[in-house]
Amino acid sequence: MAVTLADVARRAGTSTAVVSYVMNNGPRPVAAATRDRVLAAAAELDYRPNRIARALRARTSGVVGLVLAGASNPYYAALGRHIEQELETRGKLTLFGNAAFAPDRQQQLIERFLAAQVDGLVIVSADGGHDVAARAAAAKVPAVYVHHRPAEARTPLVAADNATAVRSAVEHLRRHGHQHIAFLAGPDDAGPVGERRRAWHEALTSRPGPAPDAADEQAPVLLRSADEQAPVLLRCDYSRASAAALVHRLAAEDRLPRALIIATDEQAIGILAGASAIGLRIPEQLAVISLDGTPESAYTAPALSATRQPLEAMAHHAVNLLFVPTAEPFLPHAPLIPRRSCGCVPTG
Amino acid sequence: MAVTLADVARRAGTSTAVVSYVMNNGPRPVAAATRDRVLAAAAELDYRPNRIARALRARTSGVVGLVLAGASNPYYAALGRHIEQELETRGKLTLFGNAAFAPDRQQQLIERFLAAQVDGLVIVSADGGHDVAARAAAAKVPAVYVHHRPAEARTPLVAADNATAVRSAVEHLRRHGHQHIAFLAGPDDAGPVGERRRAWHEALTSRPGPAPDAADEQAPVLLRSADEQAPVLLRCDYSRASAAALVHRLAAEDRLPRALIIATDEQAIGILAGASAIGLRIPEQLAVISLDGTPESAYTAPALSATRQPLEAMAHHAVNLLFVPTAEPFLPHAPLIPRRSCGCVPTG
DNA sequence: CTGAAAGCGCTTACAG
DNA sequence: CTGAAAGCGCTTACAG
Repeated sequence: MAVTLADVARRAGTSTAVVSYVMNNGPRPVAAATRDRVLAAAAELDYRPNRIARALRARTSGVVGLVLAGASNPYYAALGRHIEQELETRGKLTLFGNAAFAPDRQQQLIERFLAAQVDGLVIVSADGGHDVAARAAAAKVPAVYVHHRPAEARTPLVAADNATAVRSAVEHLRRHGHQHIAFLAGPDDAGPVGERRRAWHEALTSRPGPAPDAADEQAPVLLRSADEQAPVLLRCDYSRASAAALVHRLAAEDRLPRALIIATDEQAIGILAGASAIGLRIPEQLAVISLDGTPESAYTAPALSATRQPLEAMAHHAVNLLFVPTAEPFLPHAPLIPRRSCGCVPTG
Repeated sequence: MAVTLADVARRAGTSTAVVSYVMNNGPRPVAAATRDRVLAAAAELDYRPNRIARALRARTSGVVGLVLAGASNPYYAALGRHIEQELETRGKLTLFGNAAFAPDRQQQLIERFLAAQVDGLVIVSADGGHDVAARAAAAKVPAVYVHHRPAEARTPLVAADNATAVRSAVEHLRRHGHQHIAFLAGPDDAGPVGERRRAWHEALTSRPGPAPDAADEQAPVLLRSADEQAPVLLRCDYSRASAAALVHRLAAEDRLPRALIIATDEQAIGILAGASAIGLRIPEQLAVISLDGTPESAYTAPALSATRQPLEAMAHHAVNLLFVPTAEPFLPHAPLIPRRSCGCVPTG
C-alpha cells in the first residue's frame, strides 16, 4: 500500500537500519554516498514516514494533549491558541479536547489522550475538576496545569499574579474618583476567581498597599470615607448571557453600582452587551475593569479596560515545563491596560 | 513498564487473542466465564490499551485532523468547536492545527496529520490555500473542506447558502428604508466573501427576487430611485483592528455610509468598536448587518443583526461526509437574525 | 470457543 | 560505516 522504509531500503540497495539513520540524521553516521542513494530512493518513491510505527517503537509520539476547560470562553480560547502555537514551534502535534466545564469530560479526555500515548499534557483547567494530572503522573507522562489546579494536585501550575492585578484595578478606579467599587465574581468562590474576589475585598476593606504600577505612582490615592458601605459583591455564571441578564436585573432593581471590577472577559462582554441593550452608558454611568484582558477586550464597545494576563508568556512557560521541569516559581504580572470602559480615553 | 495485553492474558490464563476479543467485544465470541476472568485480570492490573499499537496494527488511529484557517477569528473558532464536539460524539480524537492564514502552514499541518495516520481530515479553509486535500486523496484518507475550497479541488465542500443570505440582508435593510447599502468585503474577491460581494452587487443593481424569508413577505419593498449612486464597496483586512481603522478613516473623510452589510463577524466587531470609539451611533447613524452570525454576534454592543450560518449543522454534515460519503448536495440556509444593529429592537 | 503465531512499520542494540 | 534481526503492543487470519 503506502511506501515503507523497507521499500526505500530495497530501492537504495541497503538496510532499513541505514534508511532510518538517514531519515532521522542519526543516531549512527552514514557514508555520504549511501546517504545520497537513500535520499534519492525516498524522493523517487515519495516516501513518508509512518509516525504511528515510529511512536510505537520509539515510545514517543510527538503529540501533546491540550484540554481546555471551556473553548468558547475567550480567555481559555486565547490561551489554547498560544499553547498550540508554542507546541508547533517545538515540532509537537496537538491533540485537542474541550471539557466544556464538565469535570467528567475533562477526566475522560485525559484518559483518552494518555491511551493515545501523548508525550505530555497541558490542562487549562477551571474550578471543580478532579486532579486529573495524577493519572498522568501514574503513567509517567509530564503534565502541567494552566490557570487553575485542584487543591490536592502536586503538578506544576502556571498562572498570573491575580492578587496584584486586582489591587491595581482597585487603585485605578479610585484614581477615577470611585470609592464604592463592586466586584462581579462567578457562582462560587472556588479557583482563581475566588482569589480575585478576596484580593478585591481586602483592597477595599484595609489600607491599600503601594500602587503596583510605577507609572501611576504620582496619582493621588483617594481616602475612603468613614461611612462607606460594605463592598458590593455580585455573582453570575461565567457566560455572556448571564452577565447581560444581571445588568437588566440590577437596573430594574435600581441597584447598579457606579464602578465594577469584573472577574472575567466573558462576563465583562456580557455586561457591556446588557448595558448597551438598556442604554446604560459605560463608563459614564458605570465604570468597569475586567481581569482577563484577552485580545477581544480591545475591540468591545466601549473598549474594555483590563488587567492583561500575559497569555503568551504563560503558554510558553507551560510548554517549557513539560520538557524541562524546573522548580523555579513563575507568577507573571498582569499589567493594567486602561481603555475606555474605566473612564480613560487612551490616545491612539 | 506499562501493563500490556500479554500481562492480562497471562494473569487470566488465556491468550492475547482472547483478551483482545473481550476488550473489543469481538470480532470473535468469548465464553462468559473466560470473559469474566479477563475482565477481572484487566481490572486488577489496571490495564489500559495502547492506542498507538492498535493503530499500527488495525490501520485506523481513531484520530481526525482538524485544520482551521485562522483560530482567532470567531467564525472559524466556532466552527472548530462544533467540529471537535461532533468528532467526540463519534468517539474520535481531534488533532488540531491553526494555519493562521498561511497557506504553507496549512499544507504542512496536513502533511504532519497524514504522517500521524489520521482517519480523516476536516479543512476549514480560507482563500488562498493550495488544494491540500489532493494529498489526502493520494493517501486514501477521506477529507472534507468547510467554508471554502480551492477552485481546482474535487473534495466535498460544506458551506452555507451565501447568496440567499446576502439577498435577505439587502432586503431587510431596504425595509428599514435604506436605499444606499454599502458592502464591506475583504482585501480581494477570492473565496466565499467574493460570492457574498457579488450577490450584494447583484441585489442592488438588478430587480430583487422574492424575499427569502416567508415571515417577511408582507413588508413593502422600496423601489430604488433612478438617481441612486453606484453601490459603495468597502474593503479591509479580516481583522478587528483593520475594520476599526476603516471607520476612523471613513469618518475623517466624511464618507460614512448609512447602511452597511459586513462580510464577516470579525470585521463587524471591529466596525462596532471603531464606531464606539468615535461616538458614531449604531444603528441610528449607521445600520449594519453581518454575514456570519457567530455566537459572539449576539453579545456585541449593540447586538449585531446577522445572517446566521448554521455552524452546528455544517459541522455535523462535514464529519458525516468523512465516514459516509454521499453525493447529496448540502447548501444550508443562513437565516437573518434581526437584532439591534440594523435598526430592529428585538423583544426579549 | 480458544491459542499459537504472523505482522503492522518503524528503531535500535548487536555484530561485523 | 553497514546489515540482520529483535521487538514496541496490539489485531487477526488460521487451525484446532
